[in-house]
Amino acid sequence: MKRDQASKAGDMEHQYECLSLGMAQPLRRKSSKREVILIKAASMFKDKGFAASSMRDLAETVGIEAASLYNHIKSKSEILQEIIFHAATECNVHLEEVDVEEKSSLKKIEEIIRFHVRMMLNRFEEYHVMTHEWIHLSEPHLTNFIGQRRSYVQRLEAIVEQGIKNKEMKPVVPYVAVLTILSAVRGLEFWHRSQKKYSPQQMEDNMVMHLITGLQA
Amino acid sequence: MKRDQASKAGDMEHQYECLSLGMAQPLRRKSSKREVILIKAASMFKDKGFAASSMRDLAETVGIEAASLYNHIKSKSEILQEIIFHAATECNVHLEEVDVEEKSSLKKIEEIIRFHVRMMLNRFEEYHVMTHEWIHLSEPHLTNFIGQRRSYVQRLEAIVEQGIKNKEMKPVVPYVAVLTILSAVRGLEFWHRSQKKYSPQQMEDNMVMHLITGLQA
DNA sequence: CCTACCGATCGGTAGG
DNA sequence: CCTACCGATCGGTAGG
Repeated sequence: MKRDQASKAGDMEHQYECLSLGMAQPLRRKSSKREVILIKAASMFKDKGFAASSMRDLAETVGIEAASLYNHIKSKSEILQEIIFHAATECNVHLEEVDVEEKSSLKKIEEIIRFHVRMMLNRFEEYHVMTHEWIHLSEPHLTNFIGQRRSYVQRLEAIVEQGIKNKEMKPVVPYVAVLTILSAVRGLEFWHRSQKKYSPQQMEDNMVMHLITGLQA
Repeated sequence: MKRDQASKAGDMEHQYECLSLGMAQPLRRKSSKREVILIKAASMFKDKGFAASSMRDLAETVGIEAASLYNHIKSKSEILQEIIFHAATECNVHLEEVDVEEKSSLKKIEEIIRFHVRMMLNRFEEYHVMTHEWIHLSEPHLTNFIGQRRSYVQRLEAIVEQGIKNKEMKPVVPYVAVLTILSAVRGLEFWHRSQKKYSPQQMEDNMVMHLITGLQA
């Protein structure tokens, strides 16, 4: 089962890497073992951290021997890269969409908050790995990730700045507002670990309200 | 050059470490090697995570052999416990103080936010280890920590609930508000890693404003 | 996809 | 506080 055609960058490859959710994932032709490995790895990295997760444990949850993992992935490090940059790309794609919309800055920020809350609620494993385990990325990738993150933050800052200029938002330091928003969302990990007394919708709406009205002029 | 007198815990020992290390550490009576180990460990655990930090690396930054660490600490695990429960205790002590004050709920929450922001700014290493590495606590301690954290959150929820009852705060779900606040503060880790364009005071005031006005009735 | 196995490194102990 | 060293486990490879 060769996967070399992945280098043919021309195709659509709509299916190209949909490790997306650890959910049901119904119709899937070539939902390769590779995807299963990535999904199980994301879950394991979230639970125990990257460094404390062993390839042997991962192999066991996948149902093969450790050595066999290397037929699907190049290294432990590559698994981390795949998970993190997959999630990061989704964030960037979403921001691209929001950025070109004809909406108020406040509305844009609200949509971005809702996006992150939903990532945290529905794609917990990958998102958690991205936000907590990026430090274990190996070197060209670490620098790359930090750069992507910084530029993402700067683009959000620009939206906030615009909002201030338009008098939609109070005159905060945009950098602080963006950090506050992006980090607040991470608190939902405790909702995940709890008995879930509140619905995802309640969590989302309350968090959005708290963060948005704190910003409103 | 024998250093056995380190066990004579009575003396002043102002000179105790100044020659070999460039470290300043001024007035400190019995600032035992143990403390040095804990401080260096906190910094290392923050940088690389608990699991990826080796006792050999830690020993090197302390300036002794790995085996010698065990004259001061029982195990790697014990180091983590010390760091985390030390920070956790400070949070609990602070909450105790705030809780008995005769202030509005909103003011209490503000003080709690300021406390956490300052912990994040001034005691970054320990606080970061507590918030990010608690998952690596070994077993009676892990359950203990989770229990302490839950009860801490519940006490903050009670303050918010009181604030809603008093019409100081808008009717949010207290649980969500508390998660939002406690997590937002963690975003300051990126300020630490940045070039610090903004002062600690700016960070604190802006974050407090964002989170408090988002809560205000 | 497996068996067999490598060198490196881990946390920790013995004994002085 | 050190030297010497233990058993366990790690990520990964060879070869089929």
